[in-house]
Amino acid sequence: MTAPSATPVPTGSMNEAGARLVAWYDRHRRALPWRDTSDPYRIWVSEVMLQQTRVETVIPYYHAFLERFPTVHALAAADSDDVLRLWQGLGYYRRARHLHEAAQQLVRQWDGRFPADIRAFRRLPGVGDYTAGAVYSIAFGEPVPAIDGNVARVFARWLGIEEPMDKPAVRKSVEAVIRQWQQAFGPSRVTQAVMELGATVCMPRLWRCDDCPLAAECEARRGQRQGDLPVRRARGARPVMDVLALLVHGGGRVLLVRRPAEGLLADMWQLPAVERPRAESAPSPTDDELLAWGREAFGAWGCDGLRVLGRARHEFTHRVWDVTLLEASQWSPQAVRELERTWVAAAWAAPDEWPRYPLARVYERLLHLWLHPAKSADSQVNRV
DNA sequence: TACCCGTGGCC
DNA sequence: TGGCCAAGGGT
Repeated sequence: MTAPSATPVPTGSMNEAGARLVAWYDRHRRALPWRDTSDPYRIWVSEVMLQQTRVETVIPYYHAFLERFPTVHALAAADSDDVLRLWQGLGYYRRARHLHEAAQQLVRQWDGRFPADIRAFRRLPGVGDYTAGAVYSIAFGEPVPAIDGNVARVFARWLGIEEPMDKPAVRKSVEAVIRQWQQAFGPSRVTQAVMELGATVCMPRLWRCDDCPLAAECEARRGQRQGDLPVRRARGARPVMDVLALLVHGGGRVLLVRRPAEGLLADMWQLPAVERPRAESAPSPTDDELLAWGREAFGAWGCDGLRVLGRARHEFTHRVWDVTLLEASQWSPQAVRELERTWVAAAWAAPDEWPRYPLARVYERLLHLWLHPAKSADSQVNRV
């Protein structure tokens, strides 16, 4: 089935285009760590880390992770906090938990091997259509499509698709081309070639059509519509949350708490904190307002003598945190017990123990600000 | 279906 | 500076 707005490419020139694409790939492919192996486990780990994450960011995490967990069995046997620590800073932490759980399922059900049927692998937590297709086409040479953002962009432009790429009819038309190419030129090579083209030539805000093996038939290039394709839906404004973080310290140790197992930054550690939404277009609260809020919120936890130490703005994809760091000079003995009731867990940790606690980035930066106020003075940390 | 889920880099 | 976005999946 061909998407209504797409211009069909004749079968003959379709295969010529595919031949040019894989020839281009053989010549221009980047040397990446996960291209040195056909081990499905290593390819799987790379695909999960690369979800919504840049190659340069992933590479050091990839090496550290595989050194620590070189096999499915090693990962399955790991402590979940160790897995999360190796993921610290990479974001989307649910990926780590899903990967760990999926490894355990592979060991339980298939003795740590990958099931012969891709549909069984697809059912594992954290494995979607893309990841299943990528692992099984690249590692096992199965002719199954793997459509990621790169692939969607390349085909949206090449075929001039004016509809959202997630529509089933559009998807089917793209998958048909990919399968045809995979039969002719090899599944692994085709999967990686299309992604590589999207990553290095047919990029979102830059397109080097002079270097593109698909330029001859490209609909977007013909109409100079590269920047308009693929069509994307508008994103809503991100809500701003004001966050008050509490620094309680004594004897060189700081009180840390653990976030719930579900939701934002699941299972990660941070300082005790409260948050509230800021009215749209309202100004950032003053120090006096924040102190009043802090006395109200943290007074119940037995904390007093509050002062503002610094502020940090942290932008997620879908929301913004404006975090103010408050230091408490006094707290009652039952403060920790109150906090343990409010949070999953609480612990006193000296700076050399902080690496044991997977910390969300913004709290890493706030703790660094407290530890090294001079060094942080003109960094981004305390600008708001 | 639309929203939730992180981080860092780019223009 | 602010918006956008990068090899998605879950609900």
